[in-house]
Amino acid sequence: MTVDKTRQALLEAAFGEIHRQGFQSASLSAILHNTGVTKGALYHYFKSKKALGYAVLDEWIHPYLIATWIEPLKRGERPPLARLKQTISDAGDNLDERDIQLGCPLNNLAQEMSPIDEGFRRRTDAMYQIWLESIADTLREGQEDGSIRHDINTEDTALFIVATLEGCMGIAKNAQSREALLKCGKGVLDYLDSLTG
Amino acid sequence: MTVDKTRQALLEAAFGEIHRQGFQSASLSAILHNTGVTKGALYHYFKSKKALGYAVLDEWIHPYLIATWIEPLKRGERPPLARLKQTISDAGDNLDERDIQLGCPLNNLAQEMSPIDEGFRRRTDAMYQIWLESIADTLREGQEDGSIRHDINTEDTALFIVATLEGCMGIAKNAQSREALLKCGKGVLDYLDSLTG
DNA sequence: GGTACCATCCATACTGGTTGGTATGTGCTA
DNA sequence: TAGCACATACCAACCAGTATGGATGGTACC
Repeated sequence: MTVDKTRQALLEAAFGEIHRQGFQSASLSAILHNTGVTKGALYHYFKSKKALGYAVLDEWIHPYLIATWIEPLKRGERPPLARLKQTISDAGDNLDERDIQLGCPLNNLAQEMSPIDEGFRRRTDAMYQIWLESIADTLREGQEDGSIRHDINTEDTALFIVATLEGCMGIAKNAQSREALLKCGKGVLDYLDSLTG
Repeated sequence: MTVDKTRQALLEAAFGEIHRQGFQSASLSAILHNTGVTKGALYHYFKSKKALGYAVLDEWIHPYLIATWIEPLKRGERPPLARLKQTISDAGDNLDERDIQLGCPLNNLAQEMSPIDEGFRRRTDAMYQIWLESIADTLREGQEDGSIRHDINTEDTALFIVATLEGCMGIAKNAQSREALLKCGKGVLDYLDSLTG
């Protein structure tokens, strides 16, 4: 089979279960129950629960990161800061209530697993690096065309921006409130405006 | 006994175990092993694992929040923004490598449990409210004495500040790097400077 | 062209270990 | 002698993981 439907179904269900419960508390039985797949099939495609978790990061969350945060930031006709702000707004708009309640899947896994398992940490760290570079590149582009201040360090600023974005997601998740997300996101956008020069 | 040594030992060990593994994956057996206390004693003081988790929040993390973030911000001789910046710096300095690796205990529990259990969410949310009010009060004090811009909403700004602080902790935790914490913290301090007016 | 063979894709049943929780007993103290 | 502060032993449920077997579809060979 070219599409591996069973494997994809497992990945999707595993993503959902991990998103809800976290990796450690994610139950394989629940994943099997939700997919109708049996344990034999699961262990045919993944050699362990950890391997399934890695695959969720590599094959589900990573593409999502690329699609919603990296691709929209690539050089285009619009000015870099506008692209960055637009990307943030769009990402917020595309979250449904469930996403707000459950938080950022990447951040969830990073926070839960990075102190415990190096395989998870390597993967989440690599994804954050990609994200950071993408934002730093955008900021540098703005410096080159004169639309962004030159007295900021693009990499450090990118780090701060990602931290604030994840922080906003966390605040909104705890408050279980889109309003909190919007208020906090407004803070990020205002901060970005302060980078013009 | 006036101090309830056993109970305190359980709280401390439970805090450590939860800090390392998260609440759901925290093992009562591990807590018992680390304290030398038996299961009978544990269930004499706490009616369930969840009750133990609540007690850790109420009696261990809450006092820590008050001591490191609320008390130092109270009105004093120094200007409000300086107090805020100093409190942040001090909090960062007082973290050891282990704290950086394991992250903010309040944020960890909030992120893990708020979508799953309303008792946890109520507690973490209440603590964030206290934290937010404390920072908002400080900002308002700065507005009153003219040292902070009047065109900012103190509550929204406080929300943004807390989000960035937790975001920085998260970034540092995932990177397992104090350097990342410092870089990110520098971003927060620079942002605070932009509030002067 | 038939067939023997073999890898892929699963299904079922089971295991040892761990989990949170409980029932019951015991010593000590007020 | 009543009750607080434990200790021990036990429980059912659940966990990730495994062993084994069967169906199916393609391929090599006579």
